[in-house]
Amino acid sequence: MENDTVKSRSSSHRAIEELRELIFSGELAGGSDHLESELAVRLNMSRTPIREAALALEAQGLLELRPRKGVRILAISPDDMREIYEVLTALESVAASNAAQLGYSESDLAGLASAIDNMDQALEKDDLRGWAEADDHFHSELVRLGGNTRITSVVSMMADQVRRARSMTLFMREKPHKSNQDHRDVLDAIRGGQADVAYRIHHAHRTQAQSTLLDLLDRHQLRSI
Amino acid sequence: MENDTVKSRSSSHRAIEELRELIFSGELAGGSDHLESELAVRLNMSRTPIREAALALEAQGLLELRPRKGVRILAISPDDMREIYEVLTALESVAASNAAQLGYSESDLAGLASAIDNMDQALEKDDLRGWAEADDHFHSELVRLGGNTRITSVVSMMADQVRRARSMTLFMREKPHKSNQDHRDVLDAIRGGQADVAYRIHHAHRTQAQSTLLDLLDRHQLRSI
DNA sequence: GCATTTATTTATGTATGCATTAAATAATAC
DNA sequence: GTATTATTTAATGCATACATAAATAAATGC
Repeated sequence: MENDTVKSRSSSHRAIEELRELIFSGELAGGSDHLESELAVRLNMSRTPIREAALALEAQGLLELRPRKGVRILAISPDDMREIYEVLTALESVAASNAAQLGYSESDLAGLASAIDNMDQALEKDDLRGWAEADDHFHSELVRLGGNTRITSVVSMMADQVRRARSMTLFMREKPHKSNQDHRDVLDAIRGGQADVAYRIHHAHRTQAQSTLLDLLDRHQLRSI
Repeated sequence: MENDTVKSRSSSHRAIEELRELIFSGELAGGSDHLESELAVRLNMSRTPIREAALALEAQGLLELRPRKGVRILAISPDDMREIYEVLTALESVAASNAAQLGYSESDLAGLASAIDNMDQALEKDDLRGWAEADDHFHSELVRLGGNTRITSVVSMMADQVRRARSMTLFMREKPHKSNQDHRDVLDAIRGGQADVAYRIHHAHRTQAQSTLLDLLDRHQLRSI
């Protein structure tokens, strides 16, 4: 993709997007410090938009402004993961329950269904990255259908952080067949308007995902990501 | 309070605090627009810290930056309240459950106990503002004891918004005796390490508070705050 | 040689200036 | 009188300059 010639959007937004990319790709590693001026040179803009982006990313919990020390990319510990999963579990389950209560039509639920299909297909092809992407899609679509914009934005923030950890553990765990079945069960509960069933299944699913991830982090001694 | 002479903290932080104050007091009403330059004059600083503060408050959901139109103070609708209470109910209940599991000593729980005492005393004196303050204190202390910093920060953000609505409805409702009893029951459950009881009672409490508030907003035709 | 003070460096926080561009107004055509 | 275009206005987004204060290095006293 070209981006030098095309002056796409505001520098501020570009800074947010590019810094996020650098953080998720690991180029700006968790725990590392970076001066505002260095980042400004790196992204070829002045300190002002860098600063605004840093403030925004700080609010999203991806980094921290430390006066005189630059911005510190936040490392995620297993305990952070526990915290994050706790929030995800609670809020996504509410979203699942709401989605079931809202009586969506089959076409409204097409996004969920196709996400599950994609997960199945990716799994058959041993395409774990593709599976992860489809899984993300299922979760974000589920939350969207829950119809609570606050939940949507909090969850999407936290899901970002999980994504960082999962990229490290994706190839350590066994294939997530169970996950796909859980999702199908949640979808069925939503179809049937069974709010409490959707809640319980999704809650159990997330709780399971949490302990799987925490076990992996523990077993591989990953104390910081 | 004096604040002109003492150059307390960074202008940026001062801007955040003062703008919050102006929003919560209603001086910057929900739905109103304000140019960055006007706010800069008003708070006696340049546009830069105002801008940074506006970005931070935007991330907290209190206002919105609308290019060329200034910052718009976000109005809260009854549906926003529903969303917010849904999040508060889910997360605070998890916090209550966690607090019960963490086996706190009586001295650890002193904050909760004294908050309840203060609520009782305020209610006897018909001091509703004092009651509300003590109630806030109970909730924030409960969440703190839950030991999940993500929950703490999300809840405190949302609680801010509720506070805006409650200041309008505080004197419309009957005296909240039930509330105090609920809190005592939650505290007892935490003392006894009964996580699921703490969860259920607090969940019911918040659900009740939500419908009380939404009823009031509806009955008084408060469509935007 | 160590401690304490002083000087120097440097990153931030804030102010300011300016180009850009959206909005508003005026002007022109029809 | 309406629609379209041109002009002006003005708020933002960004770059830049600078004062402040922290951190480091140098210098002085003992």
